[in-house]
Amino acid sequence: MTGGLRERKKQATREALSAAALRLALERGPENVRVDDIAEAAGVSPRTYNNYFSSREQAIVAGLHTGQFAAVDGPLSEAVVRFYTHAGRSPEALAMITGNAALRACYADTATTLEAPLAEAIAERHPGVDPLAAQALAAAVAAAARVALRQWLRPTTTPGLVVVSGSLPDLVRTALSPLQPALDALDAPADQAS
Amino acid sequence: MTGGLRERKKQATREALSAAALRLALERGPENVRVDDIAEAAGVSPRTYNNYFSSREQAIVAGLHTGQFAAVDGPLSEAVVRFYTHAGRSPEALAMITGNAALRACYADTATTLEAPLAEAIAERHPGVDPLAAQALAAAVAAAARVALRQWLRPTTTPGLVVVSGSLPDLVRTALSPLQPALDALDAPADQAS
DNA sequence: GCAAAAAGATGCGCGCACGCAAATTTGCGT
DNA sequence: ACGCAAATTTGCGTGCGCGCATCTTTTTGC
Repeated sequence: MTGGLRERKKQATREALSAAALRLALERGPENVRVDDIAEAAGVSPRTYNNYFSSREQAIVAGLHTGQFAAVDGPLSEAVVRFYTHAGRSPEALAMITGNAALRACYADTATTLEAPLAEAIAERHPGVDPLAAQALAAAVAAAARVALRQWLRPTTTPGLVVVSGSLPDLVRTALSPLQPALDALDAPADQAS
Repeated sequence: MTGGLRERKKQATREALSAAALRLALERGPENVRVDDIAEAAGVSPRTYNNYFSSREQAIVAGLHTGQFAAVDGPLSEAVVRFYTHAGRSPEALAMITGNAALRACYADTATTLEAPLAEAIAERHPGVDPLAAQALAAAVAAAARVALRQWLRPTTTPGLVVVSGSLPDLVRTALSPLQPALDALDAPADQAS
């Protein structure tokens, strides 16, 4: 089984809250959604809402971040790229996020989701490296991805400048490119000496 | 001149607020300091306090983060290490931060201060690299440093485990070590092809 | 000097996050 | 089927961050 009734019910309310938050935000605009509205739409108390999400933005964004990290094989950098490409996002939701500073920040922060699983993956693949170094490298990759996300979401409000933020995968690849030597060095640990 | 009267006065209140926040936190413990207390101790209105800091933790931590980034010469990684080593921290303040989750998080976040100046430094030294890549690399370095900080501040509440978090410079160096190949590659951009 | 303008400080009000404790629901052994 | 223990929900109260309008102080232009 996937878990007891307890677990499933919990996941259900989480999704209900997230869905309600996203729907309401799309309907009225993010600024016109009160926390109480979300809770009511999901059929729970406002206090319960805060047991699941610690900010309105989190609730809205939660549903869009369906990407799961799976470094089954191949280079890590491509796994990272896949992680973002697979997320399910609707154009309207994307437009909304782009237009709101708080939502942009919150969505960019989802890059942090990488940190833990990536650190674990690195530690597993390369048991020789210092655990702290593995953590740090994972955090570094996540941070780079975060920058790519930020760039991708940047609103094009300055009509004078050329804003050619390409496709997200390309942006992620570009942001990851300077870290490539570091990732490659993992597989060739020959010359690590001082 | 260092600026007009306006500028100096502003800096003065900022420091007054930060100093008051730190002092009160040390006296009563961080949890027993209300924002109003800080404002009163600094001689400004509570609302004004929030014009300078957007959280109690920021105000408390602000005074401890005196490190300035200066990549005048030498390798970037050492400049980063210096950045953290030069910060003025008292043992008592450090103990307080270690013992409080919110303060720990806030202090670890000061690593972000690196991001902007480091990105600029990289862009200046290596005009050839993609601006986004420079940003990403800077963010990556900052993130690694952040991990080192987090490790350094980790409370030793688990008496069973060995917690040998060494000196901060060493931790930063370790965290930065996996990124060293990436930083080295900046100076030798000849063979980038796969 | 002086008046207009710019920048900052302040008061007010709203919505929000969260600790705490009581009430309710669920899991499980008997 | 029953009841107890654990987990979850809920209501309440507190402190907080911040937008907005207003008042005060500093700067600027003449």
